[in-house]
Amino acid sequence: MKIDKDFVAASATPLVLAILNEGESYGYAIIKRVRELSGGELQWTDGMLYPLLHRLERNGYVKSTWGKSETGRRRKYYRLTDRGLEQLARQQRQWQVVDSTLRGIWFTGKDAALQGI
Amino acid sequence: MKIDKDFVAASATPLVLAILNEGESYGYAIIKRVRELSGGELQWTDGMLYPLLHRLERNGYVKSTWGKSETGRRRKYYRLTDRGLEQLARQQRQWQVVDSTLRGIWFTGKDAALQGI
DNA sequence: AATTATACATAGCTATTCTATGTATTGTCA
DNA sequence: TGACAATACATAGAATAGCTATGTATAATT
Repeated sequence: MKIDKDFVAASATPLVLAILNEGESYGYAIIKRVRELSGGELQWTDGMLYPLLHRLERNGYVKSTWGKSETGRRRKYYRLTDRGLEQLARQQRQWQVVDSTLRGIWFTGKDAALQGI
Repeated sequence: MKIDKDFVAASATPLVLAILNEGESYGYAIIKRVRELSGGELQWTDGMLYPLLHRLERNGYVKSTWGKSETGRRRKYYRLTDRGLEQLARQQRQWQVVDSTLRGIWFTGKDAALQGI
């Protein structure tokens, strides 16, 4: 299923912050984790994630350090800051508001659009 | 609570389509309905809704006709098309995917960010 | 008479994303 | 050993599109 640009955009930051809340990680692994979490529905490109990570770091939500993989490949590890954790909580509350609003009307129409969710 | 731009953008179209699935409506009333549905959290401006309605009509999701209020004021009534109903169902499925993905990780971190949702 | 609420419209500024492209190393398979 | 796939990160800037700001008009209310 193709997921609309707007949905991808809205979920990108909360997803990355939540993934880093599990423990530090790095770009390539985050992409695979998103694919996994979404059951293959969300397939991010690296060219979209790296700028997002840079943005998050600029905003102080994450902090990066260079490291190495077991095999010696260079990696940039990201971890959540306190500010990042706060932002995650804020976004969860906001998502909740929007989700409730949508659910409040999706199943009340005289002819509900979607059956059997 | 301030709702992030991205969340507002992602929910705008599905919300309007769902509102029109309840029956035909018009700009001003849609804004009030959104405020109501969200418990006052989502406060759309008219300058943001009208262009959205025009876009939806351009895409064939809604159809408009000029009418009049009881008091004689001119109004543009919008109703959902078949294509619009399909789009609503599509967006509901997509939202479901994204929402499940987020919920799948939000409450699994070694230190869950948000308590007591 | 003045203000607020109702009702719709759009030019074009502004912000922002992500596509496209580039670099480099390691693993694998034929 | 050569080629390809996978791993790993970076960024310029094109493209676009959403929304702010602004304008118009009438009815209701104070």
